Amino acid sequence: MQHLKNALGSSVQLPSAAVGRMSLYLRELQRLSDNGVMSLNSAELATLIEVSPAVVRRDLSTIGAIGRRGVGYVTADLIQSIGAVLGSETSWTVALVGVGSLGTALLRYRGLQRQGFHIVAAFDADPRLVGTSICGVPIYAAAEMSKKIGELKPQLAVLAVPAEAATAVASELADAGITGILNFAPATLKLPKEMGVVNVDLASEMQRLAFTVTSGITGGAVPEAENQKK
Amino acid sequence: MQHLKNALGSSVQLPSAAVGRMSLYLRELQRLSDNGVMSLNSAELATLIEVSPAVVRRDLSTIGAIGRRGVGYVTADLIQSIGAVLGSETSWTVALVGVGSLGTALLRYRGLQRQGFHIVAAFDADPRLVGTSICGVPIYAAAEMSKKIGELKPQLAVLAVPAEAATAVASELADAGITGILNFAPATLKLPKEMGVVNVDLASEMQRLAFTVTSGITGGAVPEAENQKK
DNA sequence: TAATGTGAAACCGTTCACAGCT
DNA sequence: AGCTGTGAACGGTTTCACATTA
Repeated sequence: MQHLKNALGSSVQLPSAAVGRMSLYLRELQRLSDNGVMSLNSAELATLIEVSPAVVRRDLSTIGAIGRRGVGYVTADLIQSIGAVLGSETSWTVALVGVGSLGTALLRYRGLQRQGFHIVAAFDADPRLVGTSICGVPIYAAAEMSKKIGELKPQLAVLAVPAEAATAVASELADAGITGILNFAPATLKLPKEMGVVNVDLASEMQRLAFTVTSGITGGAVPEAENQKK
Repeated sequence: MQHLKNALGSSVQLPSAAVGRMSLYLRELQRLSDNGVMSLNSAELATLIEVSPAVVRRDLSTIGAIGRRGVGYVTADLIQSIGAVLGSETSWTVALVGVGSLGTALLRYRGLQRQGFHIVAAFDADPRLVGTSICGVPIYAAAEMSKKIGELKPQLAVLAVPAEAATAVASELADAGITGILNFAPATLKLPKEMGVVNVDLASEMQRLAFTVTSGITGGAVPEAENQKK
């Protein structure tokens, strides 16, 4: 559960599960918008991300999105509202640490840019990489990290270093003024509690999949028959 | 919430949030084990993954792990029990589709292998890649996918293709007999409901981080003062 | 004595069902 | 006539608190 201010500035709650769904709504809405879809209703949006219409309505009403009864929601308005909540309006600057295979893949991935996340610098300990650049992002020496971060002032960092190095690098990032870390290293970072952390562990996700498959439970969604009056 | 059989074969429930924690317990326990730690208590394990001791006890007791009152848990036993639940004992075979930057990074990543996931084949549409191999994994033509999967019978697949191709490839994987997909494409797969799917969307995770940072809520964990009697 | 294992309560998110708008 | 917005019921997860056991 997390907080956010609504349009009136009063504080409301957004369930953290809902935050995840917001990204999915936004992704689908952007696609629909590109295809010229001007509006849609909760049932249609629900189908696209495989949740129930009630979840969609609850989510959208929580963030103060305004639909029209009897009609549905205006695509552009939703993109606007959800984008505001997720900070897609802010232009985030990001530092990437660890230019291995994964770091390289992230530097090459255009999807981050598209959502407003701009990687402005990369860091690696390998001297052969230092001085080169990938997709326009310069790679600096690990030793220069604090200094460069002080200069460029990126708000966020992506951590793609080996597990052994993760904790130390994370502390350094925190000291350098980074406010949030997307952590791909299979390690639990020990950080000041005001820092934001999101962990993505590939082996864990694979284990989650294995469990899903073994337990035979079909991630199958969409219960609800949506009420039909009388 | 998902099912699992306990040692006695009776069906019990494992909260899906707990599945995620199991991976983390396992990761930390393996590290401790490598360092010669033979046993630990719930409070210690709790600190390592930043949850409360009560959560640890509840989780472990749910999967039937056995601790000793007044002492704690035996590291090796826990690794065994958790591994059994997550399917780490099974040797999973995996197909990877899409050998772009991300696909390559996944082929190079040793962490999957270490947890029992063996990538046995990779597929890509680019003819320049076909016939080559990465870290010992042969790359086949996309057109051969169904045939090769029929031969090698991998249980799981990792999907690292562009969003536009994702749905079609996923259907083909389902038809070819794959039972679960780890999906990195930013698209909602439309699949038969008996198939397992776990989605990892890098842009979404970044948005989640941005939200965490903006909302000012400090992922800060560990409430609980753990009871002190009287 | 020290830490587990676990009913029971508290909490939180989802689902239901329908009143209220357009 | 149709779909949103939302109070209220529900169900699942976490937390509490303590009896239990080595």
